[in-house]
Amino acid sequence: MAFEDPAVTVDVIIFTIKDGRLQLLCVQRENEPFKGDPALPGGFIDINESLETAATRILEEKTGVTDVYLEQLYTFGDPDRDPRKRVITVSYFAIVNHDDVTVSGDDADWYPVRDRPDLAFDHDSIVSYANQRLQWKLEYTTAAFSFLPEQFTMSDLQKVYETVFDRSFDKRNFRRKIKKLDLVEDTGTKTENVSHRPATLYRPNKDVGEIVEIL
Amino acid sequence: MAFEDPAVTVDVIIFTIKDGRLQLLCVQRENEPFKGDPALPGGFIDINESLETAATRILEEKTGVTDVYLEQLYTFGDPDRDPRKRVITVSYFAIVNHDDVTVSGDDADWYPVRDRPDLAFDHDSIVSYANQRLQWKLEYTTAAFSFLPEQFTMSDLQKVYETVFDRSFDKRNFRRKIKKLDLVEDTGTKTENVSHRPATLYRPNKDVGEIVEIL
DNA sequence: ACAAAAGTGTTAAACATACACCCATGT
DNA sequence: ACATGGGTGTATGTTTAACACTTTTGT
Repeated sequence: MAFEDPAVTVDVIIFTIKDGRLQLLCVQRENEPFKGDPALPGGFIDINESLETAATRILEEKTGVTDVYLEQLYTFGDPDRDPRKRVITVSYFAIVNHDDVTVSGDDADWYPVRDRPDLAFDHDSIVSYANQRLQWKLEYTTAAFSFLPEQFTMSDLQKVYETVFDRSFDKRNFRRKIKKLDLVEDTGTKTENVSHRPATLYRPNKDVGEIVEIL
Repeated sequence: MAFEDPAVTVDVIIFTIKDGRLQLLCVQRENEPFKGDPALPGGFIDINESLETAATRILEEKTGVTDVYLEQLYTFGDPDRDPRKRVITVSYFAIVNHDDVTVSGDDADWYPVRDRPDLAFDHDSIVSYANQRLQWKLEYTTAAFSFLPEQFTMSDLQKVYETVFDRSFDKRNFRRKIKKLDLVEDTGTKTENVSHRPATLYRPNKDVGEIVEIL
């Protein structure tokens, strides 16, 4: 029995919707193993920072944003998940609005979640797990707003659901549900300069709790 | 920035129903800090074992059982959660049938979840979190069977829900729901030597998936 | 005969689903 | 005038929630 300490890292799955697709942020690995492959952004935790602080730090380093949806996902710790040494990784997942983000140059880029290339280490299975959790979150909480700017149309919101679940929803039933649950409030403004009927802009209703069964 | 490795432990929240109450297994701390206080069973991970293997090992050490419901709960890593040094703990929660367990002597004992004494370290908040997750699991999966023996009556099953949620359910509606979802099958046997009408014994229906919306 | 838990149906309200047309704007 | 997406209502089936009495056994 060797009770030697393993290394501990934090990896962050950063989801956004870009070009109408669910995408995630990866960095290109600079060294072996998996040199050149895309990998989840991550890093070792500082001995004095909390796990969530580490996740926030990594998120900010790659995207410049801090005040976004972020939650712990799962801790992966198979002895051989890193071929070099024992590394336990505490994963977090984040949802960002693509317009708020400036991807910091160092080989970070967006990859579509469905149809992504192979990722380094066990990051593929981490992403699969994160994607399941993301779907669950949209079903049962108001997390969908995190993909959107402060004001959005009903169609914008519906598109978030359609993108994440990769299926369509009935417009009338969708709107009825959102209004019934009182998830949004009318901002009193409408979209402008659109070559069709202007749409009402909504904002999230702050009085609604985090947990609400939506679908 | 010090990238020194923290210690990593696994703690296990072991739930059972005993004397009609939801209880959890704690061990008494033998050393400072928190000497004498009840604490979650746990231990350092061996450098070669997976996190789940470590959790299974700890579970077996304390209860003698291995083949039970066990899932990762959350990873707690605040820098000051252990006053001595940086310790990150990956928590797991387990559900056991009290009759299958022999609590191994070394100061391990059952404590009621509602109405428990103060626990060592941040274990109180870990237990609160585990209790929320337990309720969620019973609502949305078939985890309730894990509290019960292989055969049980509808009333036994209903009592599990009533104990965990600390409220009562309507007997007719409860039975209709369970039967509708096809969660159980009739074993063809009935309770014996009960001083009232014998009850049908059921077993879990193996064809039912893990995820089912129950309540 | 009594005590104790098992077992069973109906009704009303809420919710989910499927479905098609008119509206307001820019070009 | 046309193209584009915005916006709305109804009917049907399903699910939930509330509610009380009879049955079977042991003592």
